[in-house]
Amino acid sequence: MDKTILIAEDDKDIVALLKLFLENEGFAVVATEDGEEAIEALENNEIDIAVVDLMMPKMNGYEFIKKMRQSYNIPVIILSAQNQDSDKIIGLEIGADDYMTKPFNPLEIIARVKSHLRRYYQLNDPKESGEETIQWGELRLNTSTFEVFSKKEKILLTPMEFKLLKVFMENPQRIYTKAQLYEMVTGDIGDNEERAITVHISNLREKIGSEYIETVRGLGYKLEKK
Amino acid sequence: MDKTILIAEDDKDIVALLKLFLENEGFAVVATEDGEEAIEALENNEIDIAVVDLMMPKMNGYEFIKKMRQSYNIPVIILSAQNQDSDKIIGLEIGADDYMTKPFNPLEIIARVKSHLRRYYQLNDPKESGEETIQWGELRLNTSTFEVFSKKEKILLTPMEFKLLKVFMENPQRIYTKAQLYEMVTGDIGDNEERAITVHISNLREKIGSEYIETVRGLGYKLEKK
DNA sequence: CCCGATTATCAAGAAATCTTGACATAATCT
DNA sequence: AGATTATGTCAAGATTTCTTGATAATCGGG
Repeated sequence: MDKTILIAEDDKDIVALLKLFLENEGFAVVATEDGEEAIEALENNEIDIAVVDLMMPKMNGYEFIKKMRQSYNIPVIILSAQNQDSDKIIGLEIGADDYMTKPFNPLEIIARVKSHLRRYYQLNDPKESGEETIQWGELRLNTSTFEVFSKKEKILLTPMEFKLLKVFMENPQRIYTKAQLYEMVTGDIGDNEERAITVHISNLREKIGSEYIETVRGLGYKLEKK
Repeated sequence: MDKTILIAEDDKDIVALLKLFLENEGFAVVATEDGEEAIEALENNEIDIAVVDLMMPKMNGYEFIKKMRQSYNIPVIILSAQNQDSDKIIGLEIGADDYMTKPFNPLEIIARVKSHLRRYYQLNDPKESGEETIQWGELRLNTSTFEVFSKKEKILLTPMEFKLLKVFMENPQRIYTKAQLYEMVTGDIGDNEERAITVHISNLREKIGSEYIETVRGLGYKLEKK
């Protein structure tokens, strides 16, 4: 990964724990004990992401994030004691990206650190992240955000249109009968609601362009290579 | 994989091609040249899946599938020449599971064979298949079929409820503010439609049980370990 | 080339979903 | 404990989506 993580935490046990796990994952770790130190560390190192305890001497996490945000835009993960009054934890509104309560599972911290780094640096690894996008021609369908793009432009689909397109894009060139499509999309076994499918296909074509969905007369529809 | 594939195809080149690729993937292959041979092969071997050409001497693929279906329920993938009259291809209605036109990409055949075997034998490998299911406690969410199960029972969610639950299950224990949730779920930046979120959360809890979504007063909601 | 059948499109009705408002309930602070 | 604020729940209204019906367009066969 080759990234540097700033830890701001006054509990030395926790720092040791985090350091152990994070370095084991190949991250470089810069550890600081309060907000002032952390700001310094930010200025003197190439920090990629910060893990910050809210309760620290001198400058607490809240103030640190506020100050930090004036110059930096890296992801911040907040650590907080479990029973800390939650109304004091306005970190999320302030510009933190994630939030964990102590005690925490170190493996989970690592997962989240990676997740935020991926998101922030666009190093998306579709295998690991939940983000899965399917591509076909100019079409791009994101199963995580339920968004569909055609040539950079976002296309607004109804749930049924989305599901239909997803079915097609998962098996391009495969022919589906209207009955199959109806069942895959609604879960019900359609008697003669196949008629509805033709309408959805029509509307879908209207939105994504007519060059994708090909009708196979007497059989059904398929997504065809353009 | 350790599965046996029956090929019914009179074109020897295609058989050779399929055999090469499939055996290379560790499948056992039983090759036959017409429908009658194929039926015999079915009776004398432990066949797990069949790849059948529609146009064969003696007994064609159509008849073969019909006859086979009287005794067997294995997945069937149909092969068909590109320009064959499509109205003759009623295989899908008859009980075939997939359909490919020649010429085809051998790799695609393999992918589909695997896919059907997985589906049929429930050997789901989430890493390889597009099927991704997220689990948390007794909850299981399938992003491919848009289904949610709780303890084997299927739960019917509205699109919004589904999206909400998906967000939570992708980052359990992470706290989301109502504004964040609203934005993630609708795409819009909600001004004060945060009120709607509380209703959706309420309905969601009603459906999946109240033990999962925990409210963090002043902050938002999170999915909690039970 | 015309006829029959399948599919496409348009518009309206039906159904489901989302949002809003009102009030009940629960948690936090003084 | 009582007041205050935030959240939960219920029901109705608004919106969106899905289905159905009618008609036009298209494809394939004789």
